[in-house]
Amino acid sequence: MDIEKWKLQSRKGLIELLLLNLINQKKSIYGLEIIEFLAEAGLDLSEGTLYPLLTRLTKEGTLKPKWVTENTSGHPRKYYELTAAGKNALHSMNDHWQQMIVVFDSVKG
Amino acid sequence: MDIEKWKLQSRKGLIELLLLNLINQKKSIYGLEIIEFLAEAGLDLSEGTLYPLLTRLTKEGTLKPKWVTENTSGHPRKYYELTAAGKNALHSMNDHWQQMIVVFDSVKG
DNA sequence: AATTATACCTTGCAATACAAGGTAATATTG
DNA sequence: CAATATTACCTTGTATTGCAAGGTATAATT
Repeated sequence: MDIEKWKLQSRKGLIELLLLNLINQKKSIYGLEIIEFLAEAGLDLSEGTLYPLLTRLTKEGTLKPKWVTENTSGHPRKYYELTAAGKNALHSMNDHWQQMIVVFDSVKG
Repeated sequence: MDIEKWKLQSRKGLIELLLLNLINQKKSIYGLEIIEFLAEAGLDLSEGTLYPLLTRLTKEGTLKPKWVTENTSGHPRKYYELTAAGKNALHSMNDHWQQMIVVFDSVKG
């Protein structure tokens, strides 16, 4: 059995939950900063995964982006924050996640 | 944002982990019994999800099925057990899962 | 003989993670 | 002052899975 394939699949959806919780914690954060933070936390997230996800969440009204040009950096950065709807969504997702943990405990006997 | 869509996606891969842990706990269990158990634990799993998954895991050498005809039931039942390779795989998966919990805690900070 | 109950299986669609490759703005170097 | 490097964001195509819907099979009951 291919564990790597499973690892890939188990990330689906979960990454979205991790991302929203991170943005909620940081209040405001930009793309590469997210990748750096998660890498240090032990999760390698590629740009090809992150950027389409940020775009989708923005279109869905979960995130609100803001372009910022800073002195410390070259290219402008796109900072993301949760919208009010995004905070509600995150709350529902965390609730659902807690339920999954309960199911998890029951199968672990 | 569509929470239901997220719920669907977040199940990917995770269901495989739950299933293998359940079979490990029960030692031997058949299809509809799995669905019943998980339903009581709060997780609705459809047959269209379960059976293809059991078939794949058998092909991959993770599970070993055994047909059993019992007095108490009409149609014969196909009982599944973990193979030795399956137990190793489950161990790796649970390890990886623990790492994800750690990442999770760091974003909830 | 027909119906019901239990149980397993298959097909086609929708959705996401990611490798690979691309674009853009600014800073640095020869 | 070009050329290169750095930082940052974006797009396309592929592989994989969850599941609704519909199907098949065995045995008991009516």
